[in-house]
Amino acid sequence: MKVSKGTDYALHAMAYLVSQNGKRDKLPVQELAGKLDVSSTYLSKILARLVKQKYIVATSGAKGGYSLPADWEDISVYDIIVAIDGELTLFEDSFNHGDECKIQRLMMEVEADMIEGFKKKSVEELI
Amino acid sequence: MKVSKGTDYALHAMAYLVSQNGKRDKLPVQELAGKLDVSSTYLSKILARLVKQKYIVATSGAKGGYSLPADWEDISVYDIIVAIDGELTLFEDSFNHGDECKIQRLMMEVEADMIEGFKKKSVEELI
DNA sequence: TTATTATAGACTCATAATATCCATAATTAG
DNA sequence: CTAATTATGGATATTATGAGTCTATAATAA
Ligand code: SF4
Ligand code: SF4
Repeated sequence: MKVSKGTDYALHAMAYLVSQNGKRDKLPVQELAGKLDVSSTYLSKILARLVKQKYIVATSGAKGGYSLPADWEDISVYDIIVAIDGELTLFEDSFNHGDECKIQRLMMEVEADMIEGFKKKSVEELI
Repeated sequence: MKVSKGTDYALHAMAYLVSQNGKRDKLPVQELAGKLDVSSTYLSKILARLVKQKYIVATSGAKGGYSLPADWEDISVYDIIVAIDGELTLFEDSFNHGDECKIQRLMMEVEADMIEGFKKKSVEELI
């Protein structure tokens, strides 16, 4: 029951981007990977998913790199987690014996609270 | 970010034990495995862990099987999860850059809420 | 045109969850 | 006592997935 390393990296990368916001315009993956102590090719893969969801902006070419989009303050920790790990669910119901099942409902409740918790956290709070 | 199948089985087994409490005294693993549609040898392994934590009672020999302990009403869903999956943590911090780290604190908060959520759920509520 | 940067796909590797098998111990019925 | 039934423990196999690498390609600035 863990957040994946990929999400871990993504959150840290976001945190760093946020921390540098205003000071620097674009950060190449090399620099980010250096900060996070992870291979740059791997981090590329992770960040590509954030780009696809528009949570960061990528610029190819010399002097390019990653930066935050205009609406970055709206991005939540939940958004990042889902972008990397996919929709988060605590419980995979193999059968679904109907709506009234207590086990299912119980898990859903805790799950919903967790999702709420992550949604309430903006990436702005990461630094 | 999922509860393991093992925990899933354990919760369902507990639910069944609770539902049969009073009516039947001991349920052999064969019967439980049949109900859950899982191999009995595998379920044995799972239940053995619950036995070790005293969340269920095992009786060897003919007419034996699994039953609930005297204090079964105190058992929480959290207890079961931990017994099978181990202590649950959302976040593995590879570095721990100090107490003031926001990322860490944020994850811990959501994690603590989740744990609270599971602790509040008694296995009694499973049926 | 060249250097620099991101993207995409195929691929490998490591690890843990899942599951099976079998031998052994405990208990009861007869 | 013996045979049948039940749980336990260890070894092992299988599978799935996360984690990570490599390489070719596209885009962009200088
Ligand atoms: S008993 Fe409930 S949780 Fe379990 S498989 Fe059926 S519907 Fe799902
Ligand atoms: S930045 Fe915070 S969460 Fe990340 S490794 Fe350091 S202490 Fe842990």
